[in-house]
Amino acid sequence: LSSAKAPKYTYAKLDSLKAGSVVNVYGVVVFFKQPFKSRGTDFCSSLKITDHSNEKIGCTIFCEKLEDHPKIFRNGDIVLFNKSITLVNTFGFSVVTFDGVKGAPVEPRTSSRSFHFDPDDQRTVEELRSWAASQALFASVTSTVPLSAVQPKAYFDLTCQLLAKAPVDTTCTLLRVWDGTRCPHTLLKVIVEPHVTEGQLSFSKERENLIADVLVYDNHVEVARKLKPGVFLRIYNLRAIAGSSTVPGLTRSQLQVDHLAFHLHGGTSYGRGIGILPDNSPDVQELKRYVFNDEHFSSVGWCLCSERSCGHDMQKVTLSEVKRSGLGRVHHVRAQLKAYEPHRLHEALKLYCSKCKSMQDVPDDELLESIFSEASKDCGPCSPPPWVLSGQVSLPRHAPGPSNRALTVYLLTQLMFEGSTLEEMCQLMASYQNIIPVRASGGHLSLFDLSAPFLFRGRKRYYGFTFFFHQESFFGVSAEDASANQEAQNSICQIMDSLCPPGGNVASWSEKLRMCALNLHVFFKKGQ
DNA sequence: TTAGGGTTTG
Repeated sequence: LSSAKAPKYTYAKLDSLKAGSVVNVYGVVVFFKQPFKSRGTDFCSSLKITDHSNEKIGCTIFCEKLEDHPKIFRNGDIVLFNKSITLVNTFGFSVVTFDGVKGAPVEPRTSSRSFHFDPDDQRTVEELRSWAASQALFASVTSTVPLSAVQPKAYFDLTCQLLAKAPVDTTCTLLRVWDGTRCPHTLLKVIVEPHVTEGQLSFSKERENLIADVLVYDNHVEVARKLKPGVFLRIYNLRAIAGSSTVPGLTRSQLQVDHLAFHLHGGTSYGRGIGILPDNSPDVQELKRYVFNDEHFSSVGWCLCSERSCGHDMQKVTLSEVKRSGLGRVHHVRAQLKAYEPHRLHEALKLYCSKCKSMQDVPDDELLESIFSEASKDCGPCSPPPWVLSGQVSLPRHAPGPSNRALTVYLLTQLMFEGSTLEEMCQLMASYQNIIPVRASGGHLSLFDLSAPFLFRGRKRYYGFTFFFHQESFFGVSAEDASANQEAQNSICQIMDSLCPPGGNVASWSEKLRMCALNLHVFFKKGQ
């Protein structure tokens, strides 16, 4: 970020550019293409920007590394260029992009390690946002549409998660995606060989109804090749077409007449392309609310394994053969489950502190009981902070423990109880929606340490630690071939990693956990 | 060097 010595850039208005000059500019993006491979050594980004002068200027950016290209996700984003020569980049080029939505945080998206950004720039971004909001800049371009609102024959941008992919032929790849919404039209299903599929092979009927099969062609095949299942994407200028006669590969054509197919045509015209959305982007956060909501997870996620069918005409193989054959294939094995750990699924979860990197078991009720009992012995006089209301509440008559026991209660936006035991806490849950357990410590109110829940809400308990799926803890399956055990473990771990690429931030662990849980389930099914 | 929006295959 800017230091005291940072140079003060001046930015040229777009209607004042002189041919051959080197300038810094900023502008609102009115058109863009995802970076594509040029015939030379670099990737090429193409965009058009405008500013208060209303002049629209095309920009061409050549950079070898994808991460150095402007991170543009939608029209309206605001870019700020340094050292561009008549808007073709040159040595010393850098770019910072901002969300163009009025009121959104002004968070720079850049690959530069150091960049200059001061209150003037912040003001510029905010002025551009207000100005752009008052203009009809993007009336004619495609927009992001959820699957639930897709119109046949229309071109649109789709924000989605990749679940699986498979090559169809040399010029076409199938991407199986979803956004958690249900398309009102029947979706065409492209049939591909299971052994070429990367990602999950089959899904429950419920989830299958939410999955769109997207066929991407030509130059997009290369981009698709690098995508990992689990990644969040925006596919630009996708086309929905009804009818199956035009779909390559194997389709159940007889049965799928007039079903909706999705095509990403070759070329980069109209900004056609595939963009990877970072996990922290607001669009991904929004999508996750659909994709990972509990209802889907319980009704769609967990049942997928039980619905997975096994063709018994497949030849049975030993686990050592599975071990040799690598990932992504379907096998038919019969193995005996000799032992497994942990015996209860929740023991595969650990509490993980991202700061100190410590990991510990999720406490069972017995342990929690002792933590709370210990704290309840020590509830001496305590001066609450002035901003909480305090009082006393009597326990229900049938509550355990000494009769006529009253607990001190503090009222915030939640209820905070001091000195209750775990059992009492559970009793109180019947009457109160949210409870934060607190204890007296040195005459002051304090929270428990992170090994106890900081919030009880209904039957849920919230921990300050992140739940972490402890991969090492759950294997122990033995079978015909002892060495296959280790390999099976590695395979499952690799599947997990492919679902959630390494380097994900802490927030992504909850997804990872869910994904892992699914795989764990599949694994035990296989074991049986 | 490369591309230089655009008139959309399957």
